[in-house]
Amino acid sequence: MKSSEQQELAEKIFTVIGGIPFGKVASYGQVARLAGFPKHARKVGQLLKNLPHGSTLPWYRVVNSQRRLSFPQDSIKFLEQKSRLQAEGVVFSKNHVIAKCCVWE
DNA sequence: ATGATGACCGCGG
DNA sequence: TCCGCGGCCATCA
Repeated sequence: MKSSEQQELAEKIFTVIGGIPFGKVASYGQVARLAGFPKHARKVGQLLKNLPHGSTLPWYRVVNSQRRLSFPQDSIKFLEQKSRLQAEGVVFSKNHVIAKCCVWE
């Protein structure tokens, strides 16, 4: 894959993430698909990992395909993402699974 | 060049 | 629900 395509891929992925509605979540794979790069779910995670700390991008609205957060339960990142989502009204069950109705369709 | 590593995914068992 | 496995692909040692 050419670096020019990489650049485009990144831009589209950021655009899609920025388009996730308040109170909704989308999976890494879903974001990749909507961006037009269905096989690049892992790239979505990589981009979010390298996101500058002060970014306004709603990174926390991206979860895995199981509707769970991709962080160990005890970690700071896990707690931050969960609280940010809860602040938007996203519902979690006891086992940390997000309610189906909160998924962006 | 080669092998290991991920904020992943889907399909079983 | 909870694993394990194979597929996927950029990044890095």
